[in-house]
Amino acid sequence: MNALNEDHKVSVNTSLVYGRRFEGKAIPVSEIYGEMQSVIVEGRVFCYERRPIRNDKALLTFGITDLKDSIKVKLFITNKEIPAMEQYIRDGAFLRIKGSIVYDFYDKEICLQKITGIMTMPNNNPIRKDHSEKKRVELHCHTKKSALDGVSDVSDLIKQAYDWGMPALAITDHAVVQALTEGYQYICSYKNKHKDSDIDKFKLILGVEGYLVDDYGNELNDKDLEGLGKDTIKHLPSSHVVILARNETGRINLYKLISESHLNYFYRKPLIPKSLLANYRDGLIIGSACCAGELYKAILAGEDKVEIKKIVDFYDYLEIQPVSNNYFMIPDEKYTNIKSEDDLRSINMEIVRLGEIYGKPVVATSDAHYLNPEDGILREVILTVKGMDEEPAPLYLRTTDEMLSEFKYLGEDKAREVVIENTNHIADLCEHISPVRPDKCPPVIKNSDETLRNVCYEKIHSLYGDMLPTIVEDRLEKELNSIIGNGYASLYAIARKLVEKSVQKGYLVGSRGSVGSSFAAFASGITEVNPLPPHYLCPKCKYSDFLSEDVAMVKGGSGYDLPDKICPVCGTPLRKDGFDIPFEIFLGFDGDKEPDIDLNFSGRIQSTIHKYTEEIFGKGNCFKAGTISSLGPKTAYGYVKKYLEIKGISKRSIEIQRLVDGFEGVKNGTGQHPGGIVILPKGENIYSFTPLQYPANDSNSYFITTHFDYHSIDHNLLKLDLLGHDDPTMLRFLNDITGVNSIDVPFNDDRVMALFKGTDVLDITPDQIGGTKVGTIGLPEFGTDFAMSMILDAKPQMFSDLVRLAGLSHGTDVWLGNAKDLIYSGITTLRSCICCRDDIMTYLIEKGIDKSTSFRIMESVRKGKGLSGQMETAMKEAGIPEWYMDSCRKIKYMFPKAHAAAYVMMACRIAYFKIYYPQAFYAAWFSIRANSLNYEKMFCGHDVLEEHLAEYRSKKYLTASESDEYTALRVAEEMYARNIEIAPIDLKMAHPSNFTIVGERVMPSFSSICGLGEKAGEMIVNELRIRPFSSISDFKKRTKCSQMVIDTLLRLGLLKDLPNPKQLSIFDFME
DNA sequence: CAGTGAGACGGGCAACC
DNA sequence: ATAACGGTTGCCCGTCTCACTG
Repeated sequence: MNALNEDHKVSVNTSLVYGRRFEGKAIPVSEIYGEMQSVIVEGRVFCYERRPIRNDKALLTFGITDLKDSIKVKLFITNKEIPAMEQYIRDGAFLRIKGSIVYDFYDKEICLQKITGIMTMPNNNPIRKDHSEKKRVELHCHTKKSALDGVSDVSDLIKQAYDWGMPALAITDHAVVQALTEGYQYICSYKNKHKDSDIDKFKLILGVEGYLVDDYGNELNDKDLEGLGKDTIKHLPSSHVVILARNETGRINLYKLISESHLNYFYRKPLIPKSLLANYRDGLIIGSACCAGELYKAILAGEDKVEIKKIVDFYDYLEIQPVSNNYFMIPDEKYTNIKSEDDLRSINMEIVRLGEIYGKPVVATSDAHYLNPEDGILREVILTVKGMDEEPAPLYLRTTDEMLSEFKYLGEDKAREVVIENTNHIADLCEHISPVRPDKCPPVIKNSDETLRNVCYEKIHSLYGDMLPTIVEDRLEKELNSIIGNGYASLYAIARKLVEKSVQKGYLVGSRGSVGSSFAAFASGITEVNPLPPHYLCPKCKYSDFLSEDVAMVKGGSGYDLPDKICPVCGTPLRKDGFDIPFEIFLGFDGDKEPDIDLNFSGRIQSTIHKYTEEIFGKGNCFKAGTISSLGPKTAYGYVKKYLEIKGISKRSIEIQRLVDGFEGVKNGTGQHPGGIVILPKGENIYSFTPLQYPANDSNSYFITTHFDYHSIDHNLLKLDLLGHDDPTMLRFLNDITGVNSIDVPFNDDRVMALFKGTDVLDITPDQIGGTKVGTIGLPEFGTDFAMSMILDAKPQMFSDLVRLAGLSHGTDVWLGNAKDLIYSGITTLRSCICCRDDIMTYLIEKGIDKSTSFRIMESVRKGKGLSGQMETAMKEAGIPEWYMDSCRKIKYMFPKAHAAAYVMMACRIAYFKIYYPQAFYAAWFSIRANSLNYEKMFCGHDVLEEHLAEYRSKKYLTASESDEYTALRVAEEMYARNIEIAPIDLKMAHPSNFTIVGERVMPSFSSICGLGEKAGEMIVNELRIRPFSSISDFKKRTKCSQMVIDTLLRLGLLKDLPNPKQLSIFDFME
């Protein structure tokens, strides 16, 4: 449990927190069953929450646990009392509370209320200490990264081992090394926080518990080893083996073995052929592992001396473990030699004897799967849910004393030798090694400095003429110097190539994140966002205006809001552009910010783009960033519920919550990043950075992923975020269907702006669309209830207002309880509140705060870190109003302006089609954006649709899929309101997944029919191309549609042209 | 003829930008 | 009725169906 090791300062002398002092004995939480008057409960606080209620009061709720059970406590206090209370009542604190156990009608459960007194108390958890003068070293320890097996955080394990005074700890997860990076980071950050500690002396030993297969015994010839051999190996029985890295060579060999086992020898588990281990054992130490290890199994099986010697010879040390680890064998008839604890002891004694004979050190290990005995319940929950019914072994991390007493039967000296001396000896053989490299290794693209310069100037001259306006040239020079000087030219070069590729394929690329703050990115074609101040520009004679009064009017806004003008020189209508975004948002003032180029590609070509990176950098140099997925709160809740059901017990919800929280971070699989491609520079060895694997160990996956999640190696290798997005797909679809190139769509169309002011422009009234008062349903980022309510509140008038809204609508505590209130109370306006990161920096600089401090404040606020004391001082000195600082403190996350601008550009293009090409817009939305389609509910008439909408509107709570369907129903409702007709699906005309336009009507796709998926739709189309369907059974046979789908099609009358089942021809029976 | 395995499909969930 | 960030990829699992198998 994470909080267990948190330091908390509770004074040993109990102090009164609330009410009157009291004395008496506390009742164990697990003995609370029903209502009770005046009881005392004590234990650790968790799940602390404060909720404001009426009349300047607050409700405090939290759980109290004695680690066996928990009860919820409810306390009503005045707002004035909050600070005093929260000094003591917080997660991890230990409290004694007197009150009554009362049934709570709100929670429908008993909880501790009518509190008469709360006192602090010392930690009463059973604290285990290590009293031994010389400490042992644990050489076999699992963490949460042993999938669905280990349940403790690597940090907690390290902290405990360190606190006990142990000099080292080996982390040996099942087949993976994913906990090592977090463990190492923990040690580093602890040292940073506690400079006087000697945690840097603590040795994290990099290890793994692998699955070994003995491929020596197999008569494999050379050919087998190449091809067939791999399959043979996969079917050999596997044994556990512990592998520790002694030094840097060992670390790389370890990563190589992890990779090989995942990539080439995966069969249910990642296997390590013994021959491979032998080849790469340089720098490694090999231990014999647990009862599933080769040695233990051979002894159990009564193998002869020769065989046993052969096995022992292979290992560097032999392991024995507490007999309680292996109790499961005693009742199991499979283990004929094991009838008692003594039998288990004699196996350990035999291993000790073998060690003596063959001169191998024998070490005692816990095979820890969690930190403390009480954490075992978490593992028990998982194993029970997974179908294991035997009593799970007590696999907690043992102290030296506990281990010595476990092995007393070996004699005191021998026990000391295996528990203390030998474990320390093995640990001493291992050097201090970092699991990751320290250095930054960006890829290099030849001549990218020069190319970037040339490309930028070429484009800029073509736009702004041979004689560049000073502002343009200065900005570009400043940026190029910073970009090239800081070594990021190749990053631009890569991005430029990828965008070029996408555009070649006919898909616009959405820029994402702060890259649109860079004029060089605009100039090199990476982004469409022009970060220069708003300006006019003549496309013909290159006249430009950065200075006129009109231009000054929209300073800080958007060039698209400038009034239309004609070129005073040549009479051509002027182009308008510019968002006024500082470059420093992207790269910082000293180029010290780690820049990140994120791009949005159409989902249709995302994988093409990913593969294209391989063309640029070479196969073997590009990997998908791997992800590690863990039990989330919902899955964990399901596990606990199922466990309680199997065991036939019931627990109060707060105790369930406590267990659920304990599962946070328990690994249950791996996957791939949504778009991150990690680049390995030429000439580098990937295994010096990370092992490799397939995502979710699926060897059919095109891409190999990093074994570490990207976060662990983001200080080493460049990651390109090449994400998927629907906007480029939508625009391509709209382009194809209407012939209007989305590049040519104007950004200052009054009718588009009118969508944000009401529904009139759509020729409908709000009551036709369920009361929605704006026309933005179906527009990206502006179509949710939250976004639409914000539009109504903020009343945007022009393009730049939309950019501000896009900033406000993303993030928590940015609008509600923040900007909205400030605008309503007249303290600020939409145009002067904090809408995006840039606002903060620009404003602070304007107020006289130095650039670097302004930048730091912006970064702190946008990451949700609030304001440090120093920042507050600087802001106060500069006369920043309190409301502004308060607003900064609340913000949890905030868009950069460039991102908001890019998204609004996309949304406005799509909105243009919504106004002028409604059929195309709805067809596109349903084809690309709808997450849920239901032909029967949505496209069988307005009345049917309204019936279903009414049902959803009356529902209290919608599941995710219901909510998706509701969204789609509302888009359909608007489509009906605009008098757009639906064409019933015609087998001969419909498309598998695209809605099509037939005359003036929209024809849904096959996929809009429930149960009729992508494959079935393709089958229908393909089969029809061959020949028409002769009957319903012919249709069924050739399209492989399920009976359910056939029934639906019949019910909808979509197969009415085919002979029905009762009129089958004789030929149907002959087939 | 029951059992099994594989594929399609949709929903739930987690990770991430 | 409330409060509300929006939108993407990808993995797992249950269900349905069908073909194959012993």
